[in-house]
Amino acid sequence: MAINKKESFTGKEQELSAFAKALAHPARIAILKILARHNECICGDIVELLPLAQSTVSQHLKELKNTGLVLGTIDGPRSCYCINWKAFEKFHSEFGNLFSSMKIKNEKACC
Amino acid sequence: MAINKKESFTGKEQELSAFAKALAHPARIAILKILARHNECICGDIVELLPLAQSTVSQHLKELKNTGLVLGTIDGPRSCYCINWKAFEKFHSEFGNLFSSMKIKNEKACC
DNA sequence: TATTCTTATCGTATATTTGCGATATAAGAT
DNA sequence: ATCTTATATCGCAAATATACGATAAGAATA
Repeated sequence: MAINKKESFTGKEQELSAFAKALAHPARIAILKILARHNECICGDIVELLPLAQSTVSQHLKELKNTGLVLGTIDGPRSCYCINWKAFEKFHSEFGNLFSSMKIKNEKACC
Repeated sequence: MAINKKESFTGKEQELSAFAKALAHPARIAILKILARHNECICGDIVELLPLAQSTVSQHLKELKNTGLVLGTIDGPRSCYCINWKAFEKFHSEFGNLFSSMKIKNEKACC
C-alpha cells in the first residue's frame, strides 16, 4: 500500500509533475517572486518578507533548489539565492507544449 | 504545529499553487492527456490506461474536478469526464503572467 | 579565543497525499 | 426482484509535506 507508482509514468510526466510540485505551495511562489523582484541575490531577507520561521523558509528554498528552479551559492557567512532562468524557461515551454498539444485534439467541452 | 499558513499568502498565490498542485502528480497529468486525446468524454476506460486501481483513479479525478480543471456528468450508469477548457485557459494565462512578470525585473542569473 | 550573525540541518508533531480493498450506490439488464 | 456493471466513497496503512524550535556549522568580528 501507498507504494510509489510515480515511476510507472513517462519521464515527461514525471518531470512536469515535479516542476508543478515545486509551485504547489504559495510560499514557494512567493519566494520565486521575491527572488525575481530583487535583482541581486537575496538571502535571509526572504525570511523577513514571509510569515514563516527561518527553518521553514530554508526548507522551501531547498526544495526549489532540488527541482532546479533556484540556484544557491555560499557568500561568506550568508547564502545567496537566485532564479535559474534556464530551468524556468524549460518549465515554461514544456507546460506550453502540454497545453498546446492537448488543445490540438479538442477544444470543445462536452460535459 | 504544522498549522496551515497558506491563508497568509495572497489570493493569486493561493490560486496558482492550487492549480499547480493539481498537476503535481504524474497520474493527473496522464489523465488530462487522456481526456484531451479522446474527443468524447471517457469514463472508466481511464482506469484501463493507467497502472492504478479504480478507486485511486476516481480519487485523482475528484481532485481534478475540485480544482475545476475537469468537468464531470453522470451519464446513465457511468460517469463522463472532460476537460474544462475555460479553467485550463485561465490557468495557462495566469502562469504566463507570473512568468512574464518575473522576467520583466530580471533576466540574469547571479549565482 | 570568544562572540555574534547567518543559514542549514535535526528532531519532532501534525496534516495531507497516495494507494488499495471493501463496500455502497445507482442504473440497466435478465 | 435480482443480477450485473460502473463508479463513488469509506476505512485504513504508509509515505510525504508542512511547520517549528533547537542545535550545529561556518565565517566575520570583538
